Amino acid sequence: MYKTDDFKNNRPNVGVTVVVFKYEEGVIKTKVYKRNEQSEVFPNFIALPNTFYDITIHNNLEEAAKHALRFKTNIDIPFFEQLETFSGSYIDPDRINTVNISYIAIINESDITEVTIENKNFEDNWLEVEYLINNVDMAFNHKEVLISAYNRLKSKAEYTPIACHLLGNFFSIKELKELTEILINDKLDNSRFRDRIKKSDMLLEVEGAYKKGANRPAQLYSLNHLYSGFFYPKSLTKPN
Amino acid sequence: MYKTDDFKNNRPNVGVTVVVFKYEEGVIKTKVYKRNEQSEVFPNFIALPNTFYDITIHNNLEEAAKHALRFKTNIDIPFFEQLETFSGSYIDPDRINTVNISYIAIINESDITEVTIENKNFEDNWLEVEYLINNVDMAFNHKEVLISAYNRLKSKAEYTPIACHLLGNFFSIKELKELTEILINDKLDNSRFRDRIKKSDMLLEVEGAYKKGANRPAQLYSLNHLYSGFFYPKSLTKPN
DNA sequence: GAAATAGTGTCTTTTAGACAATATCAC
DNA sequence: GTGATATTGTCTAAAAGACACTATTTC
Repeated sequence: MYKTDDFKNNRPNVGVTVVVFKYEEGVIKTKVYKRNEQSEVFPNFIALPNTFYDITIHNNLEEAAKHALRFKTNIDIPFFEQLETFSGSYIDPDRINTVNISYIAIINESDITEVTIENKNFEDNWLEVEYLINNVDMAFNHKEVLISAYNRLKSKAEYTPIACHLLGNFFSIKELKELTEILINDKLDNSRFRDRIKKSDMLLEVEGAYKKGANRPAQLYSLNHLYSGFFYPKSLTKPN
Repeated sequence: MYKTDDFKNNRPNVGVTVVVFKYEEGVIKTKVYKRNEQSEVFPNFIALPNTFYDITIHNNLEEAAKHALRFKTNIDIPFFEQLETFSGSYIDPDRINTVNISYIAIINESDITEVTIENKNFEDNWLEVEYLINNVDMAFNHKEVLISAYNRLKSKAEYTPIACHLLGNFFSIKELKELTEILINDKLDNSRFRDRIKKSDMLLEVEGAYKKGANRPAQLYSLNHLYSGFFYPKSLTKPN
């Protein structure tokens, strides 16, 4: 029966990386930090929240991923799922063959209460995703992970209610339509969009709640958490 | 700069598991083997093709996954993609916290030429997936991996041409329809099914090739490998 | 009332769905 | 011709798409 120190020269490093999205000021942002000047690899580089998977600390990868987020406990993360697993020597070229398991998470603004539980001097920041992808060098394979996560977000916006998670608990159909248009990079027809939403059970009308402005107030809705189907229900088989 | 033997007590075992599907005699089968009687864990259990990820042997996980298949080199695997990564002590309860990266592959019958390059005495077999899921205890978390892979196969059959890979290089629309019906567990309308296929560029007519029988011969088609879209092209945005 | 945005209605085109009709082979 | 299965056509209902129209608020 082998133990932890058998095969010690054969095991890769295992790490987790998390891409957390939020929606603010009309753009999609993600949380990054600047690596310490004294880091032995990628000093001063921008990096996604990450951690070494340490079996003396973590019971499983999800736990490690949430640990990497360093959010206060009990914070609500309305969307959290595994993304992709990367591997090879290219991830950490100066050290060791690495396996990187990535996660995608969504959080809405009001819920964010961060606590840095270690390494207090690093700078946490929420930066625009498009800006990071186009203009910033990132540590390890984090650019690759970010692109993969952003693509998944955009593609899920086509056929699931994922965008709702970026909008918080209550939102108008107009807000959902605008955000969806950003994600799918296309214009949507008002009437059609509303029809589809009404015919699915995706959203629940919040009785008496309105978003007010210098115009007719907009009915607010919340995501029906019982709704597990697609936003666009048609595929090969019949709807529902 | 740390080396392989630093953190030796902190790293999990990393392994890969592959679910390979083929279609034969009207049912979906997957390749399994029976573990050796002398194995220190799960002796005599049925297992999916798997291997320990050893950084002194493998450059990356895909390489390890293909190694686990033990197929002769240069064999054509028309579909191969990463599935899901599992982790925790439950995978290998008597040993060490384990990270398991799973893959899903499809192969068509004529291409299968196996060579057992090690452990010559184990029994390789192709068994029916439904039978394995419902009636067989499997080693490690392999039942969970198999179910996940089978669900992905069935769900991809709804909106991608994945089923074509199970049918070989040439097949009739009838054959594709029948297999798809098995995978989605629903009947399809003949006329509609043909319309959709014709309107997408999913299949290419193979000039002059027919499947003959005691009836009107069926035109044979092959998968258009340039076609990367969905089988059912509609979603939120316009077709194409 | 004017401005602004929310929400609905109407008409045309496209796709879905059910099922009937025709085509082409072996025998 | 008969049997069998491949392939196409027809008709109705539903959904998509484009865009005009009405509604409700603030000022």
